[in-house]
Amino acid sequence: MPLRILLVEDEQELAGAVQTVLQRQGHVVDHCADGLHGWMLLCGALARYELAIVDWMLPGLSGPELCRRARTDGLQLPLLLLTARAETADRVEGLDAGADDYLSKPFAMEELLARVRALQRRQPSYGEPVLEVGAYRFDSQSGLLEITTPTGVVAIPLAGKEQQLMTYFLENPERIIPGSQLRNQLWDLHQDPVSNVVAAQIRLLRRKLAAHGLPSPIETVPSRGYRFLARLPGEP
Amino acid sequence: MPLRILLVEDEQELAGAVQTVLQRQGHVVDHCADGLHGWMLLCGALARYELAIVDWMLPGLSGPELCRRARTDGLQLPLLLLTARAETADRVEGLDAGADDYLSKPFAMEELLARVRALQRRQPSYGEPVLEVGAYRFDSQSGLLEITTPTGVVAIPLAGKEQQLMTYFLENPERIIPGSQLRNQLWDLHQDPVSNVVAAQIRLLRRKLAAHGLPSPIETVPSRGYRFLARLPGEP
DNA sequence: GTCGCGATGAAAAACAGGTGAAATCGCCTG
DNA sequence: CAGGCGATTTCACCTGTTTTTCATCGCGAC
Repeated sequence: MPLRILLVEDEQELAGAVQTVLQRQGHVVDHCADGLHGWMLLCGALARYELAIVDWMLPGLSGPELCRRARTDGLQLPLLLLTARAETADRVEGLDAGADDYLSKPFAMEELLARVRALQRRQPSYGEPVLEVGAYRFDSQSGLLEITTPTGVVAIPLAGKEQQLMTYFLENPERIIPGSQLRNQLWDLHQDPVSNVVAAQIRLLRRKLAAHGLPSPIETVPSRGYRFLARLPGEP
Repeated sequence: MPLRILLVEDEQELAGAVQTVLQRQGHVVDHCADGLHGWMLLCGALARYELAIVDWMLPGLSGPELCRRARTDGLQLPLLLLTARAETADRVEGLDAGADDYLSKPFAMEELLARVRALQRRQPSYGEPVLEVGAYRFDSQSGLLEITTPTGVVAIPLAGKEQQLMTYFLENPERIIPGSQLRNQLWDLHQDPVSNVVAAQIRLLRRKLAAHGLPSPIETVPSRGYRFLARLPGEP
């Protein structure tokens, strides 16, 4: 449910408000004020953004131009254009450039959220709210993680970040995932580089499972990352 | 009784007056000045509008065109067209487009209200003024909430917003309803995003029930929303 | 041994939501 | 038109939970 979002908007005040509102919804939001910078973030491998919200008028690279380039580069993510002008011609230009929707300023924050939800719903990947791998089954709707053990099924409610983490693991089982990758995808950039948020959060997740008498499915591969093992020890 | 209304009208002065008058009647009214914007609001999942009042001449998308699109999208709500011209030809065009009624400008506010009431009455859902779920029974006519307890029936008069809130809960029992959804449906947009109106109103409702010695049927599901449980504890 | 990375527990900070009191609003009455 | 009243919203504060930070510890590699 929570998205990895890139916001490209040069009006500081608006940008801050939008970022705050989106984050409050649980999304992870990066912000930059420059079109070119935004384009590089989108293309770069730092994080896989799932939605970009782009202002029309930007220094460096205009919103529509950014959309066009993103499409040329083969990026699939939904693009939402913000425009101060309401002229039809402009809208067409924006949609031609590859934007999926636009919102004319000024707008109510609630409406922005509604558009984001709508775009999210439109995504083909959407509509798969239950992840199931091996003994683990996570329902993002209820936030409940169910683990099938030899003695029965245990259901554990997960907090926000725990949910995101578990989702990422369930989407990438058996794979060694570098800690830096988790951090880039699940936390926004521009934060203390020497923080050990990832380790701390991993620990909370492990501990929560342990509190229910379960072995940890998350294995640490020293200096390479973490690996999620979907099979309980002793199971096929 | 109160409706969720969308007003699409580009004349600022008129729009403000209409919005005020409707709100005074207890309706919750959103306003936008652009046809395309209005269409998206109608279709979007932000709020379930129960009536749209649409000007004929609009930037972005004309009134009749908006009606046509709304119908194409399968929207059922009553549509009221405002038109400056009174020619029969136009009226026909409007009704063809899917409008349910029209009103030619200038008009008296009283007439607008009468039309709104008429459209409301014409709705099939109308005429079901009593909601009953579990131990709770709410008569929207009298605004009385009756609760059947083991020791008898308690009747509590509810204020306006309390009625709307209770109605929404009774229409969606046992379901977790996000606070944002309550806010979008029961309050208009364009309000302070960090306001806690919903929490405050929930509290008033809970307190009013508590004042009569009743347990609260409204449960808070942390970070997910609220849930209305129709059964009193100890009842089947 | 000690270096570095990650684990750990406790403490701190941030946050969501609940609460009562007070301010505000619309409306009604004198 | 002022004053009052109930309904509604705002505000400041409080609480419990989640998330982050910090200081320290353990462990394998060199």
